[in-house]
Amino acid sequence: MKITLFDGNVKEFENGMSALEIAKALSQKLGKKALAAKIDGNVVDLSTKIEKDCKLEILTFEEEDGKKALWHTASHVMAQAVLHLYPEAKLAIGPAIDTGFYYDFDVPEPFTAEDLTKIEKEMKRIVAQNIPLERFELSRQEALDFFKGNPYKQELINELTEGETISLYKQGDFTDLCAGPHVMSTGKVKAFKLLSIAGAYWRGSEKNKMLTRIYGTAFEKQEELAEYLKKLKEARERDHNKLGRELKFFTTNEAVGQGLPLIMPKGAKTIQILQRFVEDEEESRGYLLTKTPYMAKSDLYKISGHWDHYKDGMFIIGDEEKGEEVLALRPMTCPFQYMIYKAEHHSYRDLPMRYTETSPLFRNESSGEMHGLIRVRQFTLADAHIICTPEQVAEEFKAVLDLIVYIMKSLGIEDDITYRFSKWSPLNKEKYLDDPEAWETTQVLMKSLLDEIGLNYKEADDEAAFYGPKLDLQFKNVFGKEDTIMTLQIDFGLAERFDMVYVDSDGEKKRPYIIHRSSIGCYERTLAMLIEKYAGAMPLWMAPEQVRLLSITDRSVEYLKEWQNKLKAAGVRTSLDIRSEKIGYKIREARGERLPYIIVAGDKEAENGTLAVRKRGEGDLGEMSAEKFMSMLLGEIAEKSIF
RNA sequence: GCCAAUGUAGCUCAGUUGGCAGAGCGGCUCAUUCGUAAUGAGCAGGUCAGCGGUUCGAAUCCGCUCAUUGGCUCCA
Repeated sequence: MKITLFDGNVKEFENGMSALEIAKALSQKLGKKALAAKIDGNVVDLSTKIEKDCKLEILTFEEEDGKKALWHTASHVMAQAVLHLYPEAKLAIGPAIDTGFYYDFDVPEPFTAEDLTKIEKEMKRIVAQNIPLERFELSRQEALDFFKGNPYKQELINELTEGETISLYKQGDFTDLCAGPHVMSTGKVKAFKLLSIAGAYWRGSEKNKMLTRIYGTAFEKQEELAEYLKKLKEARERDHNKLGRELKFFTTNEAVGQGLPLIMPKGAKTIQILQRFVEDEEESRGYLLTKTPYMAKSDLYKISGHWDHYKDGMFIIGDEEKGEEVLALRPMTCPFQYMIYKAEHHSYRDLPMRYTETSPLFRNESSGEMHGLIRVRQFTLADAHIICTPEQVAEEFKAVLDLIVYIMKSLGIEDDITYRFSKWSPLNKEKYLDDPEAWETTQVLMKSLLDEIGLNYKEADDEAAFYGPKLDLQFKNVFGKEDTIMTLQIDFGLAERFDMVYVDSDGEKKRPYIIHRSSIGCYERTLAMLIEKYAGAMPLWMAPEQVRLLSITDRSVEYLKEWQNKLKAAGVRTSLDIRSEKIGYKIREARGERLPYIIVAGDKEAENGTLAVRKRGEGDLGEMSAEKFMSMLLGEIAEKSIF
């Protein structure tokens, strides 16, 4: 038979050879490294016998699917170890994920940290035994009998469509329902680590029972595992929730409440700088600034539909049943800006109207959702709504994306963002406006725009807003969790609900299109992202403190004050520490705060008119004339402020 | 909301079988005027997250609540 290899070469092999045998025939090394194989695009076990001409790719740990085969086997090894130690545990599911694997167990008592150590020990034993994995198939009835007493596996089997093969994998005394593929034997799982225990609902629905999930990861070599764990630890050192507090960007207070961070002077300064930048940029791009109330009567949200779709997420004041006026803090800005649009008549000549607002919003998140500055109950969104004619929507959409890309580049985060095209789901009736035709046309429009721009995006079902599809810009935090940082939405529903119109050139009243968008996202979340991205070392232009001046003797304080005033007059953000002692400690403290510049002066500098300059990332630049330092600094600030 | 873990001074942490709440760093005062973390002396700083219970006696044991953290669900 003829086998086409992944590099395009075609080789002749004996009929009936397994993928592993072919890998070994290709090279000894490949045979050793092989974990799984891909035959005509389908990932299979290495033991798969090949009977006819095909395309064959041998998968190693370097390929995503190779990794997943190893991780999937690791999850089986973990399940086997759990059953050895806790025979009463019921197995649910245990897949490979992006960074490793997990398995969900139904156990009477959730596992503890000590249990993880025990399970790891048992896993090591299973790995050392190098037990081969065997695949076999059963009929539906046989499979149901086999998993008698396990409601989870029974449910999975019952959901398989008639005629679908039901495969199982056996390793020693452990057998699991599994589509595969797997590596050849447990010995391949050489370096692994169980990372955490978590609760997780069966099949991801809060209506179901909560199971106990164990997360883990595995590598081919101990060194790779050690390297991964080290990186994980380093990433967590950048955690905005830790670093942001240490660097005094924000704090929280029990008496204030959950999800209500207190932004401290440094955090507030950075946000102010970003806000001024964004508002100026938007103004130059034709946006009109609005300021609208932080609350409204429930009537407004009833028109918009938020009352039906979002009531649980709102802070509501007043009880309707007691005959009181019912107000709610706003969870979004849209209905307010729509009322501004409606306060005047609009001709097609007026459009597009681009209303923008730096908008505090309030959402009553449930207690388990709050997280640092990323998920909070009050946040400030750089929000805007663009009301335009159908003919203008494509151009406006592109203009918004241009603004967003410009802002991302200014923040230096364009390579850290992924694009998600968030679509509706016809199955989730409660969540979306019921107008399948409008959903289809709007999604087709948005997709065609994205393709025209040539954006590299991922499609996601059931992630849309209730009134239309979204382009979400996603950022991964230090724990690998993805959050939306900015969003761009086309709304087909609300113009009609608010009866928004414009008079077209033919004298007819027509419905405008509405684009919802945020340009820099919400400032709290964006600040969190920037802290993690830069490990607290904010770029010079947005650093809340750009230069710290340190005096060595009381005699040099006046000299430093003089230069501080010159820097201040030039718009540089500085502070002066006049404690003329512990100079080493003060420098270390300033370095710990990741300040861009640290300036030291004593009697010598005061006499010579110089400053000792230390620059972040470059270390000690030595002594230089004060004038030279100042022009260098101003030059650097100017350069980075022009985007 | 659900499953878990955690909570002692501004920070990092100690506190034994329940028996006087501690250290280092930081802060303040005085002395020192010092060159890339650690000068000396002194002082202040705590409702041991909160409330209740058990006990002669609770930071410690039990219960509830609040907050923080990791997940799940939800979401910008």
